[in-house]
Amino acid sequence: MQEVIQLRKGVPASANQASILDKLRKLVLSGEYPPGAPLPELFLADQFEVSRTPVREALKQLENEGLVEIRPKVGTFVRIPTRREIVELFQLKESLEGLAASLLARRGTVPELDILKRNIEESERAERRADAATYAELVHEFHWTIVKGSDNSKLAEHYGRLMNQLAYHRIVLETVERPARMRASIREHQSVVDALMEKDPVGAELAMRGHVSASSLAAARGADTGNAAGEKTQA
Amino acid sequence: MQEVIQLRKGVPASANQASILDKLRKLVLSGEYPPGAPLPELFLADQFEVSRTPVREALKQLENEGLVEIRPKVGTFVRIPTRREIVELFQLKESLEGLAASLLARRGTVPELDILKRNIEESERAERRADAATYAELVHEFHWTIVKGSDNSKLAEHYGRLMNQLAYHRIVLETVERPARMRASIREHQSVVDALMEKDPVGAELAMRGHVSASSLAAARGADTGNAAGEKTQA
DNA sequence: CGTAGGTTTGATGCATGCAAGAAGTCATTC
DNA sequence: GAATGACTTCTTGCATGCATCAAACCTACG
Repeated sequence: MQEVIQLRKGVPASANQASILDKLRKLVLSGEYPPGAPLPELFLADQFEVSRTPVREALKQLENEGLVEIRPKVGTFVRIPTRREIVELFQLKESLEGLAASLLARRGTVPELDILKRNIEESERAERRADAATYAELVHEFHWTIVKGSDNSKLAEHYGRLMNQLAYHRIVLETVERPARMRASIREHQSVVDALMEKDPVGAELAMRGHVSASSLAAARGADTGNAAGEKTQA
Repeated sequence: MQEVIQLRKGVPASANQASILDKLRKLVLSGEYPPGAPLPELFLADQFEVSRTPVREALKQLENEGLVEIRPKVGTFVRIPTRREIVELFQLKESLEGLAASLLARRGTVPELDILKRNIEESERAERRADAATYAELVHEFHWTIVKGSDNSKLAEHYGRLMNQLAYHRIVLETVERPARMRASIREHQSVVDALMEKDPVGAELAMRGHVSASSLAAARGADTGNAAGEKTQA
């Protein structure tokens, strides 16, 4: 992963600008460039073997996504998220996922149901063998399946933006999710699926919101003990 | 309105790039450039008396906001929204405003309550003298007061993006809001405020969602009879 | 008359040069 | 020694030129 492909000079190393944006986003989200780190255009341009222009456009986009901060005439820096923002984002997450579950329930019998059921089964297996990595991946898929299944592209769009901003804290969150929350979390997933099977929009929304809320609280507790990701990386 | 200010050559007509973005956004939202209209960089650069670069960056941002569509190597066009998107956006609106009302109620006694009460009084006066323009403005303020009052900047951010996309349809929506909805809408606003006064998050959320939902349905009915804004402006 | 192919046009994508501004540095002065 | 001031440096902001590509057009041929 992250393999740098070297092409002969003269040929643009990246297929297009979208590619640069993706790479940059990954580098930020993965923590390669930690919060507070400077992102000089010229440096990045050299890295990607392009000129400043496409890098500049990518940075603008990342600023728009809330991942970096552009201080005019000074420079671009990886954004340092505050605790407050995390809380705000979780509140939004709860609302959006609740809506997604509700919409999915209203759609009635859908193929997503089988996917979700299988997801729970796999999650249980991952939990039994204490496979935290797989488990985290499954949780991720579970939530995205519901959001995508809501059949509301605008919702998915906003949700994606939100999750990108929360991704900063993945390290904190996933570790927190592990110990005691796993079993409870699976039960909550199950109750969401139950409501979906009954085609009960209100029940599905409530179950989903309860689940997200519980996860958020656990994450918040974790963020209080373990320091939030990259607090104060710059002077 | 829309007066083009001519400045002497050499002095940038716009203070900075943010200014260009705002102007462009206004031009698109106001319908100056209708859905489907092309937005060539060079043309706009001449309009604003700047080079293509800042225009280009503004267009990128507008694409990100969902207002324009950039077709690579072809051109930029004002986005043509679909009916489906409108429905999706209203679903999101309901959810976000419900969350906002809930959060505001949780804050307890807040100065926003007085603002909302005054807003309802003014709305009633506007309704009595059939002042649709003022009424529409008041409705707008009412909803934004609640969103801002929720004290969740991320929520406000997402809500703003959403409302920008819905603003295309302001013509349709506001005209629809007028006839029979006005009185009902005011009653619904009142019930939201009632729940807020009782510091009842659940009640406030339900009242808000009911209100948004009712408005949306009315708007959807209107959009079915009156054609959606700017359907098929291009070939 | 319709279609296929080449050409022209017009727009964007990117590279690069230059100017302007912000922050830190260093020397000077009180 | 501390504060003030100019200066140096690093960065972005914008303008512009060239290459590239998509689409329309026009021509030639079946």
